[in-house]
Amino acid sequence: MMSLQYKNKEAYPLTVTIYDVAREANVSMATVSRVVNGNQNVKPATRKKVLEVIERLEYRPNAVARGLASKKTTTVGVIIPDISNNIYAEAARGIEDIATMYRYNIILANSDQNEEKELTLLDTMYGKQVDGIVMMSDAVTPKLHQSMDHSPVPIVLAGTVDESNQFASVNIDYFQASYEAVQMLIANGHKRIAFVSGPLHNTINSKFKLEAYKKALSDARLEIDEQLILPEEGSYDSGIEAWETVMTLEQPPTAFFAGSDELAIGIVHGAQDNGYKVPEDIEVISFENSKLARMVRPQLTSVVLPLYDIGAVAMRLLTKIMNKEEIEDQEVIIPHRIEVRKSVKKND
Amino acid sequence: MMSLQYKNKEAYPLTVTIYDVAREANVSMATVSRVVNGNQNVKPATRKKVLEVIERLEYRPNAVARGLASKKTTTVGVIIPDISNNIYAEAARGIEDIATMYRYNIILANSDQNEEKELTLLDTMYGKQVDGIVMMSDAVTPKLHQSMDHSPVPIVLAGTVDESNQFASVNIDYFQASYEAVQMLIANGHKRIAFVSGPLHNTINSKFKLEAYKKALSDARLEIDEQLILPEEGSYDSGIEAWETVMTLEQPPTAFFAGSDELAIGIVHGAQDNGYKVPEDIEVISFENSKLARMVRPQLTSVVLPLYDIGAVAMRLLTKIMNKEEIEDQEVIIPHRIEVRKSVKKND
DNA sequence: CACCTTTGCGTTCACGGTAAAGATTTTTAA
DNA sequence: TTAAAAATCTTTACCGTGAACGCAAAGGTG
Repeated sequence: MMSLQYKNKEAYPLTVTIYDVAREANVSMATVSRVVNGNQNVKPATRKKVLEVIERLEYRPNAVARGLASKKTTTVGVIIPDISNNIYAEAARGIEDIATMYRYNIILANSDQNEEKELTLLDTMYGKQVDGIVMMSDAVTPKLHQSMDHSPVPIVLAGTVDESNQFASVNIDYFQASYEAVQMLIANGHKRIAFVSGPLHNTINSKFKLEAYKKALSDARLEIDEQLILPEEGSYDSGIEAWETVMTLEQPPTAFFAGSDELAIGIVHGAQDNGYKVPEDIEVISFENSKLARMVRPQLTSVVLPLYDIGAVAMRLLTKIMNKEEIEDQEVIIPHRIEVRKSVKKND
Repeated sequence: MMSLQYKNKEAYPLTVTIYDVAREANVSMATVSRVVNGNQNVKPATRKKVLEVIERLEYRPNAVARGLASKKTTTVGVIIPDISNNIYAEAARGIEDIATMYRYNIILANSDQNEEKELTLLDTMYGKQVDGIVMMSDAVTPKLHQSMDHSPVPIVLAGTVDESNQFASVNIDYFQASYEAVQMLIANGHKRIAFVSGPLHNTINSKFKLEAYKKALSDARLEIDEQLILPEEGSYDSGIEAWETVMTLEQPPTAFFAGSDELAIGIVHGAQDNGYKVPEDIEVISFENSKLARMVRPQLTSVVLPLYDIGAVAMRLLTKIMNKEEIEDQEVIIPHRIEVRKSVKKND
């Protein structure tokens, strides 16, 4: 059975166009266009008359026709790895909120951080004539770089580093933030600190978190043990696995720097399930601070990765570029901080 | 400074149209249109020639123009309460995956379950000429109902009940699922079972979960105590609050039926933080089964709410309706089950 | 071989707006 | 009063594509 809504085709209302409004209001369609677009060159009386007809006929401008004529769609493309992953969802919400604020809609697509999909999606977005694109990706590969270079519309990277520094982007200082996190662990006297990073094909993990981890250790004259560097996926289960892997070592670590909250929780549970206490026996610091961080015992001490803000600022930046406003700096660095909770011992 | 990408306006590539391709290939634009749209009435040699030119000129059909001419945008609108909420994100992913499979893109928007926003968003979607809409909402209010009734395009409700049974929808049997959950607690001997529902303005909470809770109790000849019914928000903190509220009662409950995983985790932590053991002292069953359910100790026993599937099936249903295929049943009920873990004692 | 189908391709117009240019009316001011 | 200026409105040329329609060439049929 067809949808009750549309049992009979007549149920689909025929669209009323700007011509219909014009005719009913005894003005030209240009005038209707003006009142619809808030152009001031319309006599108040005329505007009122038109507005009434619009109301009566339930006229709704056809955004597609408008887009064709004006070459603006008031739509931006958003390409993210995976919306079902909390961190991207958070960013997406930031993007959408600001987009809404500036009257844009977003076309959202998941890339699964698959280069091929990313390229296809960019092409799709270009074809759909979006006015701009916000992109989140693990790494700006050469092919990606090339496609973005040829983009007919502005692109802003969110939470994504472009090593060529050629595109607008919004990030935090991942290196510094990671350095501070590891330092916090070092300050608590740990000599064996594991780094459960998340995939190393992600530029942020490989070039910033990892490098910062190494630097913090060597600055403190601590040995860098490759066995303590675990490039797992970002999931909860890989956190548990990482724990298991590393605790079979002759000299297991006493502290962990985890690349994400899920990873950190996996580690915490791995420890607790095996009779270790956090933070008494094992200390863990995370890098994310999603709401999950408070939903474990002990609650996680974590570097704050302000995903919502990153998304929001990226979108704001995009509106400026689309609007051809002057941009002070196209590479925005948002301040970060560490939220201290219970998975690391107080040190004062 | 402007984006490096576009230092000079010439950097914006001028768009190549179907005419350009036609001219270069010495054919009419109709022929180009045919090869682009896979029409078979083109000689292979001609097709090849056109394809080459398309490649060389990097021609990309303008989806906006196409949309205007064909009255199809291959875009569907998705209205959900909040993408940063895991359950909606999960559903969104299901929707997007199937949409991609059928070559649709999605315009995603957050309504914050605010009726006004929902109405505005519907109007926006209509204006953008989406080919269909997937909607998730707390409740189909009269106004919403009316707007949807006048929709120029098909709408499918996902995880949302429409009491008028007038729209296509995809759900599970919330009543039955809830009944089973409460029964499980009753079977374990509990006489005082609290129901921490989530907001009651949500139809699913008020009409199904709550009713099922009451029915399960009365069927077991247990007293229904209004003090044990807690319409909190769905958040972790409200779970903790619910715990605190209810444990001050003279006869506190010994088991909880929680409307969501976050709520359940809040309750578990509330209990644990106060020296109670789960499930020894307190049993908790949740309704959601997100990945969170496994990320607590004890892991949550939970009714499985298959959000991804609900989204995917809703989108699939929508494609059928958009395609004017015959629909067996426009109100789809997906099977549910209860995932048994550790927050409820084994009973055999 | 006359005639009817297909196949392959070109012409033309509609889609529903925007915006520039031109026309008309109203206002301002000498 | 009246012409120039300003305000308001109409005309019209697109925007890039799909699709109906038309027509010629090729293939089939009896």
